[in-house]
Amino acid sequence: MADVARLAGVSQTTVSFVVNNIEAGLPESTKRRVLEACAKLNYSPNEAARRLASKISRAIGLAIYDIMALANYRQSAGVVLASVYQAAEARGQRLQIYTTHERKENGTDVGTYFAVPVRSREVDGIVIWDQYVAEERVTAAFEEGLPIVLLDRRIGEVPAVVPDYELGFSSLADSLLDRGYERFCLALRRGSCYRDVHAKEAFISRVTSKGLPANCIDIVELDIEAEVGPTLDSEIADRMLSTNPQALVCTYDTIALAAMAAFRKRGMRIPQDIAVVGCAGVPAAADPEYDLTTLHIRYDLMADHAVDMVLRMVKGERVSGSCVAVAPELIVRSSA
Amino acid sequence: MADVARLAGVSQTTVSFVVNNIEAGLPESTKRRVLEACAKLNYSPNEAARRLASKISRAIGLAIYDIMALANYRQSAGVVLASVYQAAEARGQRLQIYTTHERKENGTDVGTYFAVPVRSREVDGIVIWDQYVAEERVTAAFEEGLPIVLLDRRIGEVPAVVPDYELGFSSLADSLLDRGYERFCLALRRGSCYRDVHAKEAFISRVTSKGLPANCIDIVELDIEAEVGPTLDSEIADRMLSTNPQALVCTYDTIALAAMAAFRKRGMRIPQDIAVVGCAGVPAAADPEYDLTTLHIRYDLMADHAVDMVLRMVKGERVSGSCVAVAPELIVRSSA
DNA sequence: GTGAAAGCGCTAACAC
DNA sequence: GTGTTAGCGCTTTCAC
Repeated sequence: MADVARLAGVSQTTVSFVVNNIEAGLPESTKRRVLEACAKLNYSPNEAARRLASKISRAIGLAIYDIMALANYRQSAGVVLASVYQAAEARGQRLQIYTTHERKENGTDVGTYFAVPVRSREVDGIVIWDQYVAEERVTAAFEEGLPIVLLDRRIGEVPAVVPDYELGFSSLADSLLDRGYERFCLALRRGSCYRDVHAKEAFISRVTSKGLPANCIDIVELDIEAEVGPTLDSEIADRMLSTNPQALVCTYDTIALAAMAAFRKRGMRIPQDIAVVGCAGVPAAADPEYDLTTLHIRYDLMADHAVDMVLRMVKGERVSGSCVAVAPELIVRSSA
Repeated sequence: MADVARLAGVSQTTVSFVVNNIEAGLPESTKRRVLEACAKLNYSPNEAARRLASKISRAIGLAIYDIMALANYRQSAGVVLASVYQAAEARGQRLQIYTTHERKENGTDVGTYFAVPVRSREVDGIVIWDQYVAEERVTAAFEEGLPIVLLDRRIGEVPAVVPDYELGFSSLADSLLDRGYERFCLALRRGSCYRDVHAKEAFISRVTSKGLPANCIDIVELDIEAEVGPTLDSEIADRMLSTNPQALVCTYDTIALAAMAAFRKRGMRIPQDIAVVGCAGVPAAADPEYDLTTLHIRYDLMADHAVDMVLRMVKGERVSGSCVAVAPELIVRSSA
């Protein structure tokens, strides 16, 4: 930088102003001279130094549970990462990736505990997309004052961006009812996952409010750790078909895709013998072999909100308790 | 840090030694006192400061052409990113993502030109996975002395890690010949892409060396910009089938998957009517609806090599001209 | 409009 | 074994 200043015949301060595009009323001629000197010397400001001096890093982190989920096309990891990257880049932020999955090595946790990089100012803040990380960890980090935002999950007062499942599953119910479906199987995860709880509630209340009996919806709770793989146990498929439903509504695309494959193996046609609907909008849902009707979670819009919130927290704004709900989009394809 | 030193009753130097795990023969008791003080004060060393002082960032970059490819399950982007992440983490490096795709905004290139972050020491080095970035850019960065390694591509003397296509397509030919296939269609991209050139050469020479006539291989060159989408033009399918081949060998999984769908739409059975083989090992290939036999590119092993090479370059080792070729693995599934 | 100078919070060479 | 000290390369306040 000193070299640039010397070559341009100005002080370091001036170079700094020009490089950082700071409005100090510098005449165009000075700016040009500095820029030319930069180009001639192939100068790029040292990022560590500017971070140290300015106390911000212009980088944010994305904490995801398991990086290998990126290679799983039945999960949304790739979509989430790409969306957050684009949101970050659009706001001039670098993106750094962290894994929250805990790993132990001779006793001590070597996993990248997501609070560390933001505490050490490696990133200014972090977006957390992880269904499994313990609530206390997140709460503790938030109470420490670290800029963190949850994606697709809600924990206490921690700022969050979630899909509007009420709206989504209500309109899904409307759409199915409009098209004459009257007997449903609702497949969801056992437990009290955010999505399953809200989806179930919304779907049932909309269907019954339209005058159909509550028993027209058969609930199947699946004991799946994470998202199911490419196949579904035969007895689960039996269970789904036991009340002879006209449509299978799943809270996850992965379940829907696995069910489609299981049904087809039995010679059933989709949607003639049974319609299938999923939720997420994973890449595989759009595959012509599946062509799954799904409630598409708008991770692109969610990422924009999440990054904005992080940046606002970095600036010191109070965002405690704020939660943005983004409407999912019903994508009707040939499976229902 | 000064607070920690005060609380532990030592100097900053000692704290630095302990925090960075430097062997200075410190007694256990001192280490413990320092660690306790760190814990009590919830201290994480400022990353910008240590990067500035130590002149290394302990972070590497991954430059990929198009981040949205991550959401495309017929491309390997997710696998590549996950593999490089794991390789980086295993070596104690942070991973930062960059997009090389050029974007213009009111005249000037706002894309993250991959040389900048390493020149500004934001990362120590960078792995480039991009089939499209101009050779001059890469060469220029390399000659500037920046630690860069190419993945899946070769440009002059720039260090690279590539799949061993000769080995892979030779063994693929062996496998098909062993199983009685004698008439092939080889589908590849027009032009002189690294993979296509090497695959074609290796496949043909192995097949003819086994005594079959050269005309038993019908070559179809596809004009596809990037990787093809989920469908294939009807006339292309016609062309592939025109010499009545027993097996279609594709240099990309995406082509193979699209061909399978096109063939099935015509009522053909796979592999009875025509066998199909791909190359890459994209997530969709393993889908039960496709179950594609493929030459699996070992991005996991390649990433290990690539990160190692970058780190060696960072340390100042001369690696000019070095290129690691990693053997692909033939995964035989039901499509061939 | 431009410059001088004081840090930012560490690391590492050198003393002791 | 532990401490002192001189930077690392910028940003930013305050003078001029």
